[in-house]
Amino acid sequence: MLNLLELEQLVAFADWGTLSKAAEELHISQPTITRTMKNIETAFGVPLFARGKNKIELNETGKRAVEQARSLLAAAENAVLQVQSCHARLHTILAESCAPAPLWSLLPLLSSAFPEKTISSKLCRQETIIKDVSSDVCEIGILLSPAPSDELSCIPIMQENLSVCISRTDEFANRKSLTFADINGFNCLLRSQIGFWTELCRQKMPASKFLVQTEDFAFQELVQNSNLPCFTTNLASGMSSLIQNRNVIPITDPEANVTYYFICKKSRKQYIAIANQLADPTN
Amino acid sequence: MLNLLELEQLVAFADWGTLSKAAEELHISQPTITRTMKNIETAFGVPLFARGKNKIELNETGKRAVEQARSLLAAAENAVLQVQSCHARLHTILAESCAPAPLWSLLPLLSSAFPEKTISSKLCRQETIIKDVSSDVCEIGILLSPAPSDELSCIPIMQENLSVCISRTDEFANRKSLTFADINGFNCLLRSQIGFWTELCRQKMPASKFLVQTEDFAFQELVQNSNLPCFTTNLASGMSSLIQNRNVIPITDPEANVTYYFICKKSRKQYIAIANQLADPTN
DNA sequence: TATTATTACGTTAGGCGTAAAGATT
DNA sequence: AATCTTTACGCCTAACGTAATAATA
Repeated sequence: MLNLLELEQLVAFADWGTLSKAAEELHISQPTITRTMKNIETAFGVPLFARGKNKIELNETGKRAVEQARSLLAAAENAVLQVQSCHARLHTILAESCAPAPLWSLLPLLSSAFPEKTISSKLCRQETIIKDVSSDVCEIGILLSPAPSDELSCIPIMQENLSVCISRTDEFANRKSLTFADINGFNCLLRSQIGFWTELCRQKMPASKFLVQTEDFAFQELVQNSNLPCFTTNLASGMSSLIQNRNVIPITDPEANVTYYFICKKSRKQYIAIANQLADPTN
Repeated sequence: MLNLLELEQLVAFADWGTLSKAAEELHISQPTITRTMKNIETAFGVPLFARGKNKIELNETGKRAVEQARSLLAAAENAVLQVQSCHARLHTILAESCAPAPLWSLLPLLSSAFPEKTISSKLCRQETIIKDVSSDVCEIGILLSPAPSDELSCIPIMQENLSVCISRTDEFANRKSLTFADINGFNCLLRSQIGFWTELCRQKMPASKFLVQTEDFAFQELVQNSNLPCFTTNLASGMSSLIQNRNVIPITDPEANVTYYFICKKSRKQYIAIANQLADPTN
């Protein structure tokens, strides 16, 4: 019977041209590879080599055998990956969200409810999330609007309200509320990895430029050492210490005050329980 | 790395349900198969089994692994067949003919010209022959009319003229020639394996019935012990002793007097030389 | 008690590398 | 002389089977 380890040597011979070179590359001795070629020949049952006294090369059939060997090795490698990804899928819960805030409470809940599983999450566009939950690419999705499918459960879990943090010296500092239109044109600090908020700000404030900070440290430094407006929400924690010289002013646009919807396949009762905990944290 | 022999054991376990049964079927000991399952698990790098104290079964991932193993084993088997058929193709010359007579002289010529190769032949319909020569399924074809392709060489090699062998007591016994129409309605003896002739007779003599003999012995017995007409041609040998009480009368229909055309890929010069020998046997 | 998986252990076959030979450039 | 394949040979691993263990139905 064919042996993948031996086929690897055959392919190496085809790639390197001589048995010696192939043996060297594979860190095995020349006699070993000689023997292996014979084994392969008997495994295939037909001659694969044209042998001279001190040279050996592939004949036509041999070249065909090398092709087959290559595809067989590729198939084997792929098989391992398939099985490994199958295992991973069975032992991880993947949640895709359109914004980070819902994940802050969702992920700890999942971790304690399913301690044997790996919890992983990803920020995605809403269409992607619906597609992935429907096709079992991920188990849980967080959207901004109810899911339009009847094979999915959909539960409103929390609201997030955007505010702008404006320097006390600013002209708008004492307003009770603002709109995107009011602050359109102001250049603002922004974190990266905030999901749909990035896109929303760019849409609603087309005249503004955004200084997107990937590093958390850089963002914090800029908040403390500049007068550039930044944003916070009712769900954000750890901002209060940063904004002692700023006023927090709610943004009243409806798009800035969102409800998050938890979606998952209706069959996944375990996750629906989690969603209900999120919706009513007193439970 | 994966090992096909081990995967075979995995599949056997999946098929037979228990390690003991699988071991028995494979004629190996239980400890061996236990070890093999562990090897496979480490080769895939993920758990494949749910183990109880004295039971073991495939988990979800394991079932997936079995699927992969099956297709890998099938691929390996197929690879061997591919290579073997490649070898066969390189060491046999296949000639497809619409009638047996041209093969009687062609095959011996091929055998002596290519003693290292296996010569094999087949009777086929003309369309099949053209397709097969064009697609390298066979090397040589024998047709009744020139090949309509310009990548093929086409050489007229011989003619065959059909005659009917009629009992001396028959009403037509003294005719110098006959047509299919004349003998239409007579029930005739026919050999099998005579290529296009069978179909031609049925077309031209729709009112006749044909007693097709697969066995050579049966055909000869019937020729000698019946008055049923049979056929011969200028290329047939070994008929003369059989038909001492019959007259041989040529059939004049154009379809009964055919020219055979030798075809092969233009690139196959070796075979063209053979065709020329057939066309002019004095060479 | 019969069946099944696993562990322990001793034996052996086979696979590998070293060394040497044969052949070619 | 250098390079390459093949053969010969000895070592040693690792694979197998037997026997024993543990657990279950």
